[in-house]
Amino acid sequence: MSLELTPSQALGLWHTVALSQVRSEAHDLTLRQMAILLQIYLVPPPHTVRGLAATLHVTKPVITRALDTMGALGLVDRVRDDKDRRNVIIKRTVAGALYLEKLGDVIIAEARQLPY
Amino acid sequence: MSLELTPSQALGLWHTVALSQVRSEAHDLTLRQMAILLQIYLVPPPHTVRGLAATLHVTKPVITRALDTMGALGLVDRVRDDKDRRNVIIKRTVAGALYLEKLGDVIIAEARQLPY
DNA sequence: TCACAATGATACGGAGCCGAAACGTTCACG
DNA sequence: CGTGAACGTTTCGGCTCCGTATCATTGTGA
Repeated sequence: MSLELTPSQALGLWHTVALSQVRSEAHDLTLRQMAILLQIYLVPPPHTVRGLAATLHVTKPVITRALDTMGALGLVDRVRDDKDRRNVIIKRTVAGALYLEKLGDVIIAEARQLPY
Repeated sequence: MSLELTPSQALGLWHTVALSQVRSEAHDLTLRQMAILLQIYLVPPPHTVRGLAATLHVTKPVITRALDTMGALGLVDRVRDDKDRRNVIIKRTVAGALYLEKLGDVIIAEARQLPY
């Protein structure tokens, strides 16, 4: 059962959610940071810097810096892989899960209010 | 007829669209710029700097700078109001309409591919 | 007319992100 | 062993954005 959207619904949803995010005055994440965060939480682990860089088609420093920023916000965590100590495994956090849960709530609420 | 989304659908949609945007274009608009653009194209005119600033809960320079950036990209246009020459009326452009049309297509396509 | 309000643009210092390149650590393998 | 590859990080200069304060222009009302 797929989700069928009209052009008006699609852009209207993007509009209201973007507006809500901008107005919330909370620390808004970059589109890249958001993509990384969603990738970490919606795709089965393990997640590595290199893997995320390949998935997003960006360079590794982009991932490192995004993890620095989101790590400082408590949204993600980094742990060395003991089996191969060159790797860094990106871990989920309670704060990160809560952040995305709230984002989902906003999207659902805005979708429900769409005229048609 | 409102749009009912499950949490999985909501975040999944955001995930795939954000991923698509990050992968495709270097033309990353800020969340604020995106909100301004959608406001201009989805809400009946006229649009002014002051009005947009009030709607988004941001300061006027934020709007001015965003219009500078998006104006350079051809996504919006600015025209002095002849009735009150203090005002600037923000105009839509063909390129801007096309940009949002493509964004809508991406959202619709990603929504259709959602597993459930 | 003339002081004042309103509108949008600009100046300034600060902060964050960018890509490319170089770096330190760790592993694989001859 | 030791040489090279893989991984993540850091550095560098440059660019964009931010918020506050201030500016020039235009309208308003006593």
